[in-house]
Amino acid sequence: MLARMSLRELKRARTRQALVTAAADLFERDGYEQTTIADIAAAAEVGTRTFFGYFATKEDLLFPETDGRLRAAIDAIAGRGPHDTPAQVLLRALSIVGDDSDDLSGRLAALRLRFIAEVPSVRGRALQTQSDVQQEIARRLAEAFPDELDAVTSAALVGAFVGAVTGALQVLLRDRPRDPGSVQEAVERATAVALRPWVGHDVRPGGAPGV
Amino acid sequence: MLARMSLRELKRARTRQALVTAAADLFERDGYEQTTIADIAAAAEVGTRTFFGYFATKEDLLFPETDGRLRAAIDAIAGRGPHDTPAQVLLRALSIVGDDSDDLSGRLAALRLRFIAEVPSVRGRALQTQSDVQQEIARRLAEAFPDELDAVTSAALVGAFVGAVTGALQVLLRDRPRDPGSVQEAVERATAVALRPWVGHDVRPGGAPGV
DNA sequence: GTGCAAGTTTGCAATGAGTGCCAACTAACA
DNA sequence: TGTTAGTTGGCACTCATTGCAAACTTGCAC
Repeated sequence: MLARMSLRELKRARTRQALVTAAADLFERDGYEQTTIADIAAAAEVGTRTFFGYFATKEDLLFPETDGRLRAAIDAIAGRGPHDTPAQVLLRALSIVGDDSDDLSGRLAALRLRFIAEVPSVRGRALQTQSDVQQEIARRLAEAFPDELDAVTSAALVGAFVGAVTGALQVLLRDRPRDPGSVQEAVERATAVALRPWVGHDVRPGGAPGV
Repeated sequence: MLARMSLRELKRARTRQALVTAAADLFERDGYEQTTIADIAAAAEVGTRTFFGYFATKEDLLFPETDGRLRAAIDAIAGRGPHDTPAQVLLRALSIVGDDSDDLSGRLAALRLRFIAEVPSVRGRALQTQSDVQQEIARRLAEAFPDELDAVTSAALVGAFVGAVTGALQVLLRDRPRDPGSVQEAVERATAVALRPWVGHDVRPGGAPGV
């Protein structure tokens, strides 16, 4: 993965990684707000000014990779069967997201989850990327089902799905961590009820069309 | 409304109002980021330090009153009929929101809408209050229907409703003109589209918008 | 290799939000 | 008239973030 890079790119990737790692260390030890960008840069052995050549803001450290949810949804849309309804496609995308362990680099993911609960600016940022992802999914879904969905309906559909899942998740994760299995199950149960009007009844991938 | 206040409260209310008005003037003239808190305080004829005795952050200027959506939802829950389902109650709450002119103080509301589109920190803040309102509604709804809804399902249900409406609304307002009339119209269209799946069934709300 | 252009690193100086501290001031009330 | 509690606003400070410019490095061509 590090091969095929020019020296420049290689060094750049290393510095970036050093910044992320240093930040994770300090965040874990001292918390988000107590850690200054100057601290992070120093720990990564670069000048403070250099930090901003890699990340525009402090929050960006916690949201590095492209969102896995978006990719899952894109894949689900791309891999749809000829008789799938839009709602079925979304259901499949969401179950994929539930499956994979949230996302890569578990260290950062854990910190992100923690600071979303603790730090307003991080929470705001998370909600913004979620909103962006949602809009992007809606756009692609409408493209994939030009006969069934106009842009507005697609956005409403995706909003309902994502809203239901995140609503349930917020309550489930509010005070305390739990084992992933029971969370997944609880989310599925709750969203099944909440989304019944959109989905029809017992719909599963390959099952009867709803709506 | 200004009566029955002590002199102290009266002055405090006046200063607060002066700050909001000054901010609105400057925001309209120069934009959000170009206006500094020092500017606003000066225009309101108070010291910069005093500003922070009234608003904790600059964004707070744009989100002053308690959210009207929350009140509408609380009213709808309180005024439910003996045979209403949770979905019917939510439906009525959201139609009320659609009805009344978005919310009070149209000046600020317009600025808010503008800066939610333009300024990330404002957008983040808006999403956070929305998320909070949503959770609060879910909590109360679950309380009102202890037999039908557990906390998680309630959160999923509210998330689905609100997510659908805001998803649709975002698309409708995206590039869009932002004159007051078209906003109102967009809200109506969004609720109509977003709530369609629920309206078709056993739900017959008192004041629901037609499709 | 040499050397130039493009990309990178940093220090320095600013700006602006937000906070702690503290002294002056004022409404509330006995 | 005092005492007390709430309000005001100056000062100094921390931090994120940006613009600028000089010193370096790497990529690439000759």
